[in-house]
Amino acid sequence: MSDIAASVPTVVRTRFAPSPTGYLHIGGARTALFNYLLAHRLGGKFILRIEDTDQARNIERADEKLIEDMRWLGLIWDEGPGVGGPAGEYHQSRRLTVYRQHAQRLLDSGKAYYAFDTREELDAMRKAAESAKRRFRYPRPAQFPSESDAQRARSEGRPVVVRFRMPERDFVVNDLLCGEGGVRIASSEVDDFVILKNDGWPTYHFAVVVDDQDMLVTHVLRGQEHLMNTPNHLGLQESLGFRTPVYAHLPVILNMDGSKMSKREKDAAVRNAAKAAITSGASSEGALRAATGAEPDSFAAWLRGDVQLDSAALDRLAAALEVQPPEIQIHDFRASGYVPAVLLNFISLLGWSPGEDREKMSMAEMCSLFSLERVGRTNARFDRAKLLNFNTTALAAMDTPSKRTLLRDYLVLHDDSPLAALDDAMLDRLIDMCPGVRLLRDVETKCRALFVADDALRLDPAARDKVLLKNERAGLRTLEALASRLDTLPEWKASAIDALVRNFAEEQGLKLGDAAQPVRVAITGTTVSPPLFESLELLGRERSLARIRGTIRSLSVV
RNA sequence: GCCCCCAUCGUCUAGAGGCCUAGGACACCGGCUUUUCAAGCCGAGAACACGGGUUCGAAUCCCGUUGGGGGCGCCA
Repeated sequence: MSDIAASVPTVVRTRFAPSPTGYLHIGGARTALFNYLLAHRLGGKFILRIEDTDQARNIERADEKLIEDMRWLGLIWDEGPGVGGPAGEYHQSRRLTVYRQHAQRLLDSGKAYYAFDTREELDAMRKAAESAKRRFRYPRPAQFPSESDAQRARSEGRPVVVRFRMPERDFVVNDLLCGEGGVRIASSEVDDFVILKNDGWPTYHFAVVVDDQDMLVTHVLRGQEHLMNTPNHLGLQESLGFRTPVYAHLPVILNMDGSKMSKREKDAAVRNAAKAAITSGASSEGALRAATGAEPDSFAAWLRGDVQLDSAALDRLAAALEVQPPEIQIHDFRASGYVPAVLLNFISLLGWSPGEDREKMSMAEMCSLFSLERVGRTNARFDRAKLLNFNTTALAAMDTPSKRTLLRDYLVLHDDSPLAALDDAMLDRLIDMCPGVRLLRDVETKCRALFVADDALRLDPAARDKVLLKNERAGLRTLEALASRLDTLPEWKASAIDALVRNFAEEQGLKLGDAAQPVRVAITGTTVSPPLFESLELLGRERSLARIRGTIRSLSVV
């Protein structure tokens, strides 16, 4: 046992212990946040530990995306990957010897034993239990196999695992959130679970107990899905002579429809869009497959719903289909243009309330206000509309340089945008032209037409019909009349253009919108843009008139 | 199926037996403002799941029912 494990924690120490399966999930972010807040509130330490003990699922450097999202949110850990700490290694995959030593200790003292069952045998036993309407419990042998039995099994090619001899008694989980005075779980509900897999790696239950001891974790805040596992951990702690940390099992975050929020959903949304595009003839399977870069067979399997696409391929496909799949992982929210502090504020309210009708908080405020007593116990639904409102008000209250920093971050993720190459002064100008935006993405979608080449401008057919061609081309005639006046305007400034268009409208007995919209469509191709006169000024007289004349020409040739 | 957790407006929540004619926020609806989209302003509607107790008094405590969620892996 290491030195650190022998000492007794004197300060609060929390940890977030995800398995690295890609970007950080929204539910995981909330768990991490609560652990972070508790540690900071109580002057303790927040630890990040990577639970990468599943070799089948682990890919090289799988924790990178997770860490990227954590950092982006500002959930900075005091100990863990990249910063180190007293425990040395914070990846479970690098702590194998520690787990094996403890397992051996249990084996030697008869508190754990070898088992040699195959998957098929276990499946058969579970099936039998199910048809007999019994809960399956592993049949503990009267006599535990010896070390040489294990050797023989191995040489015969049988699987060899180590099972924990679970103490035969009821367990009470003293949970701060669930139950009153603890959750009692009967002895009949637990059994001898595996602690060391056939591949020699520890299972989650085992590694988590060893690490929480070694890392001096005092408070475990985790998802409610872990509540029923806790007796396993209590049993292990008892048999290993470890401390038991304080537990608090957090309620779950669900979708608005009450279903579980998972990456599957994003996958399904894109699949539906892909199928619709193929059915309607808007695209072909081959073209979509090319967008993903997938092999024909695996793409077909994905279309059938047999497998999921990796997130990068999914994002590319969504972009090609021009759909916005629901954001599930933190990276998705980042790519949509949410503000990290807002995201944290919003998810903090999912299960926690500071009281006094308080909602909008900075990280520092949350840190000083947080307490477990005010964490709720009911599952929460993830209301994207409310998040969007939070983001909108936060952006409205932010100064231009702060927004620019966020817009830069957005553009780094969207480097194909025509805005990506602009300098700070220009970005600031655009930001100021777009008050009231809901997402950083809105700045980009509103302004991008001003930065594409004049001949690359796409005229939206719906906008063209509605604004220019409707009513016997009234809009187009207005545009023609305005074009010649704009041509002779002495000073190409927003205020001057404003006055010109207003005068024109009044003179013609038109509403301002009737004069402005045709110009907007002509210079941006759509009905949505930053304020028109400023847009014209920014574009400049020549390019503005070139676009207007180009639009007129393209519609006159009919 | 068995076990566990949970239950206030559509959603997130405030509510620790009388301050509750149940408060706030978002959404929704109506109106105003407006060169587009947003944003903004004003206003309205909207909840204690149900049934029994306990108590002078219950959203609040107890029991049951119903509903929702989770667990029952060599996944975490």
